[in-house]
Amino acid sequence: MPAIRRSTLKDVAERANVSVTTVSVVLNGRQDGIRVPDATRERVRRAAAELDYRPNQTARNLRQRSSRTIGFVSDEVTTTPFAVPMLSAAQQAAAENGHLLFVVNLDHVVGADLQRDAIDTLLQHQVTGFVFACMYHQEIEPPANLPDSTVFLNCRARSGPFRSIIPAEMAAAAAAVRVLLDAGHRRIGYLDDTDAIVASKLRLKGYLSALREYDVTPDPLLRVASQATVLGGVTGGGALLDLPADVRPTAIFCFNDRMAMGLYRAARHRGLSVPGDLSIVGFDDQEYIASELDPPLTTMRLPHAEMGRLAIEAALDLDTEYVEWKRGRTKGSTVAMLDCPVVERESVAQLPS
Amino acid sequence: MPAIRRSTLKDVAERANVSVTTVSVVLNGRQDGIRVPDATRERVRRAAAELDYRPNQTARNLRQRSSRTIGFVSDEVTTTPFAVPMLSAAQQAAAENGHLLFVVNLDHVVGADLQRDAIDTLLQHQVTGFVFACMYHQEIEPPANLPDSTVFLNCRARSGPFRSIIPAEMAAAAAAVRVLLDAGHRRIGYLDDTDAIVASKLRLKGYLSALREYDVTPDPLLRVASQATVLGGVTGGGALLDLPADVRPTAIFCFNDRMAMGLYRAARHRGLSVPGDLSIVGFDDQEYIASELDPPLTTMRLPHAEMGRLAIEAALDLDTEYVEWKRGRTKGSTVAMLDCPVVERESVAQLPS
DNA sequence: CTGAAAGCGCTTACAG
DNA sequence: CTGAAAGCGCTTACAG
Repeated sequence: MPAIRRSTLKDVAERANVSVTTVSVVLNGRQDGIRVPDATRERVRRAAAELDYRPNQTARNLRQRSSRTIGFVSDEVTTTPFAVPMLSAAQQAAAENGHLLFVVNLDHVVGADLQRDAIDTLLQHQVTGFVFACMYHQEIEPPANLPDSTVFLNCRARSGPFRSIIPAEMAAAAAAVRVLLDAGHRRIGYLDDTDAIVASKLRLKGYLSALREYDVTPDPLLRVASQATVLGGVTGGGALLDLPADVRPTAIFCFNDRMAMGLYRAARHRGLSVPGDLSIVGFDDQEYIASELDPPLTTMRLPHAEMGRLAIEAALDLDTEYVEWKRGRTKGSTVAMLDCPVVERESVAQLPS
Repeated sequence: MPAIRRSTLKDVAERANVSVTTVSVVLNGRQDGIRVPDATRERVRRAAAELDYRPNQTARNLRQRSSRTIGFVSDEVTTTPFAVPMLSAAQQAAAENGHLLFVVNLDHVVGADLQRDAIDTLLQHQVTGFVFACMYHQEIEPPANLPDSTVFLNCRARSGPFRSIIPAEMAAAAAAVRVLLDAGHRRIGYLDDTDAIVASKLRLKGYLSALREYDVTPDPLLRVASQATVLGGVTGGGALLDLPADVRPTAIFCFNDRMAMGLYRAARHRGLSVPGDLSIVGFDDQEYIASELDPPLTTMRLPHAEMGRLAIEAALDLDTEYVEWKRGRTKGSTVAMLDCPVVERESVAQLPS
């Protein structure tokens, strides 16, 4: 930008006939002692307004050695719509606390050294903190030059003393299955994801624990894994529905909403109605899917916005005691697990007893 | 961050036994005259490496009066998944050109003065340029303090000499309808959006122009508008399908993929198969929807990533002559319209002649 | 109550 | 070939 010369503190000082010290003190509203009389204050204010003065943050940052800036580094953004609420809440929280967000996607950055460079750039820009966000819940190898104060968002670092914020997957899955149990279902299937990712392991655990809680013996027949896509839902769901009538599940918990979408399709092909013949609970509350299915899908909402906000607050060392921070697996690390609320819609029916 | 004292140029200079001038020249690789002999260069490099020296960008920015930073201001992000490719491509383009992106969402910011403040903050941080992004194609009243060099992304400013980058909606709609015409269809319906937004007006125009191009007289009966949602697609699509057999469309172009999703459902309820009994073309190529429908939906892809990249290149005043910039409606303004490619899938069938 | 001065960490004429 | 010095625009002890 051709940078039309903007007025500086000095300009204001000259116009108001005071020193730059005074201008700085007045404009920053410092109150150490009563100091500056109202008349002077007023004069300075007027001069600043007349000159349309705006402080130069760069100069201020250099002097104060802090930049009111946070690096939001994210990975695998491109493939998921979950990025939006996470980033948007993070940005809002930053703004509320007078900070700006540098957003860097590592999607196209291949190789550990390039990753380092990207983080280095942020470091050189004197960011006051880092949030490292993943777009789906996973464990990652933290880039070596990330400071210890970095907050991991929707992921955990395999090593280091970092703070992490993740969804309470296991509890959420248990809650999802409990919705089905409470509706009287006992033959409850689990449409699992074949990928051995954190979420699938944890959700399976939650499924099993809820069953045990209700004294239902998990039936391995009722557990089918396939790809976590609509097509995977069609095939995996189909397998579950093609079980002999006496063992076939009356309800199915799906690893995610996309698989649930496929399961709807599989049910329809077999003339089964949802929720009349089959109750379904999904996971993700995915925009444009869960609520738009016919009937609308009961599912678990991932707390992306809440996690995004908390990450910033943590990075800014604000008070985050409103959530519980547990000790993590690696030395010095700590973890906050956020609840996933049930979103009740119309895909679950009471089982006639 | 407790900012462990990082080493500075001066530290490196002392260790290498040269002046800071020399260190600066060597580390920045300036080549004005051969200057500095290799031995000195080497000494400086080593000292820098040993001290793990990183230049302080803030100091550099202050001195050079430029920040290698761009403000990416966006509105209405929260409700759309289209934000992701736009932002991610913009960030990548910025990185390739040595710039960082400040991302600010205006979603939660109400009132023109708060918007001004948000932009002011960016201005104070000495951003070298602005991109103002909207998440769906619209015309907006530009915030008053945005510099003239601002690039509008996926929207146009109602006034001012700005550059805008938008999708070529009309051409895209015409291309969509041509897919149907080329498959032999003549009774082609348009499932329109009731909202009077830019996209719906332009897509309607494109629909009409393609029909005329093939000497098909547009039939007002075949044009139904409803909400641009799945439900809107069910009802609006249903109305179209309930037309008497001799006038009922054999193909329908939908304002967006969500409506197309509803139309699939309406067709199914009436025992109509897609594309056997009804060909459908959507718009948006919306992730997790278009490709997951049964059968997968033929649709138009919005060039979000391409637009995001171009916006940054324009904001950086790089060469963007690879696209055509037309004169805009307001004085000094200019517009680039990017093509939307057809994504051919399986929802269109040849009409038996 | 107010100002002169130092200094944040760089870059860049300029002089030698 | 190399360095001393000025200066980017602020803030902040410190002195008066």
